[in-house]
Amino acid sequence: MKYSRAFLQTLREPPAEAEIKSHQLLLRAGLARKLSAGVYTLLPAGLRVLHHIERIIREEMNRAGAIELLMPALQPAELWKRGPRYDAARQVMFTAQSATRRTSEETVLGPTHEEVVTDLVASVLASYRQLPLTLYQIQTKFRDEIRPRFGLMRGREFLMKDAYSFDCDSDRATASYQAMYNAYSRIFRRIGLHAFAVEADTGVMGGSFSHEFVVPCAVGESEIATTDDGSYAAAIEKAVSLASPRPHNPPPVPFEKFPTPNVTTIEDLTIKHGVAACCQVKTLVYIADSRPVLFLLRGDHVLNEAKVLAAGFSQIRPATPEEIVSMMGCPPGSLGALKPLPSSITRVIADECLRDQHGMTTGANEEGFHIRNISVPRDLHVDEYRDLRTALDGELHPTTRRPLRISRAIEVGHVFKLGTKYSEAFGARFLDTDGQSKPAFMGCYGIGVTRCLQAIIEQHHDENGIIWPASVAPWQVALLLLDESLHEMAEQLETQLESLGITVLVDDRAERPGVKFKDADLLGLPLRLTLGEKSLNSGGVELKLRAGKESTLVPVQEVPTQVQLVLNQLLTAS
RNA sequence: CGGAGCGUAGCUCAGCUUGGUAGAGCACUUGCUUUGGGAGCAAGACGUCGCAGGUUCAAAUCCUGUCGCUCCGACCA
Repeated sequence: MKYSRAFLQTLREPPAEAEIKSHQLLLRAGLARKLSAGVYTLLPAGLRVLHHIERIIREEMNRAGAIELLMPALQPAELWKRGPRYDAARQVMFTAQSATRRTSEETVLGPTHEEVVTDLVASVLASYRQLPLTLYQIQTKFRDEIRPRFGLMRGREFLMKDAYSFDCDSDRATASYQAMYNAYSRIFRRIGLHAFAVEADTGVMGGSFSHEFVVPCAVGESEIATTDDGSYAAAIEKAVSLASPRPHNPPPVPFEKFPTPNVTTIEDLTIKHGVAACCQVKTLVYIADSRPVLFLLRGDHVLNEAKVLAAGFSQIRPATPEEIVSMMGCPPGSLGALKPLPSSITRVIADECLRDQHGMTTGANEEGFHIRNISVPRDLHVDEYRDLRTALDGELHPTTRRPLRISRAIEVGHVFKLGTKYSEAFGARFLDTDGQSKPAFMGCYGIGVTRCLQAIIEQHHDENGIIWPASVAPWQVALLLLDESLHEMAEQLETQLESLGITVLVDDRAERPGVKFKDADLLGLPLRLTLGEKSLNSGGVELKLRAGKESTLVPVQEVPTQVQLVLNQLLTAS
């Protein structure tokens, strides 16, 4: 491929819209262009990378026994309404309609395909003999993200590899899950991503357990908790930890109301009245499934909404200040779950850390007043104790007793063991060996393909540009032609290399050498050949690794074999 | 959805405070020179200053609205 014909346009300066390095390089190297927020064109060079990632994904999915198909992005809303999570999924749905023909039936652009695939399998599945079955596709997803960001990292239209497994029973579903888990590990390794699995929340997807595959990254959108020895790794939504204990849990004494004018935050109460955050009870008012619920936590702790959802609620949101006043008779800032509770509150759930705590301080349900020496079991209305808190950096993991580090990561893949939630809803049932009709046990598995593309850049770059892993590089070799008089020699080298199955980008532009070197570094092809009078006079063609500093001179006739040798080393090393 | 910031040439940005003929660098075209790490000189082309309304003799500039883009947050009682 000739550079002049490759529709490659590099940018000298990073566009103002790009904040993070991988996004800047994506645009600067001419891999993608933005159409609108979270919507991108993949330019030819970027598409070549994508194709390599897809090829590796297909190889590994096929190796794991999965079968490829292609499902539609246009999906009738009616299908979703029959499923178990229509309301939640609608939060991110785009809808589509004909511009000229009014139809009564709403169409949605598929954010994912559990509904479609389960409906499909339901129409085909009859016997246990058809199982196990794992179907996958690489297909465009549409999600109206609240906030698209960082280029391809979080888009509103993006490419996903999604797979769905169907099994006779839970154990065999676990085996299918494990097969996908292993395939994912191989895929990420092969495309050059240093990814690892963390225990994850099942969220709106439902199901029994799940792992996220993440790559550590300071600008990642997921938070993970890990122990230093790698024995425990979990998404923050799922992470469990031992709270740092209160220094002292005093014996119960009578409580006492005291004035706290203009104090509405944990911090104010600490500063102005000397009440340590860990001795305060924080009272959060939520609307959970349309009903008011209080969540109580220690003042130094943070509510984990995923754990709230895991407690059996399907939709939650913080109450508005107006709602709080009307339900509690008091604005936020002075709330307490004191007995007797306002009749509007239907349920109070307290974090485990508050069990049997005395000498606590909480709001008096009266503006400008708090109450000290609260005994939680004696004075507060608590229906239930649960783990509601978000793990904090430095806390110990409960079983390994190792300190947790909270850090950021990019989620590049996610595997779920689903159970029968969808198969029951869509009637994906089969007759088992015992003649009984049973719902299939499902799993679902996603990889953010376009996100992987950018995550690779995030993990493989230096101050001069991208350093592509050889397995996914848009071309394997950059051949810089520095003297137009050597055009024919470049032509011959290109042909020879291509006949060996090696992809070459020949920089044949009428540019000065400096420009070609800069662009070559920016685009980041793993191998660089420099052909010019200077190198030729000293014995041949200069060969340099993008990742290295040194270059070697290779006699012209040895170039193809040398390149092949070095490329094979690169490919097997990764 | 809340907060903040930004919309001026293909890209990066200045000009706006204090209203008065639309600017620079890079990129692009042509010519000459240059030719191993983003060249020099000369000539040229490229703009409804996001959009709409208002104020004014006069608006990129002031006011209002709107759209778009980016970042932060979306739990701290």
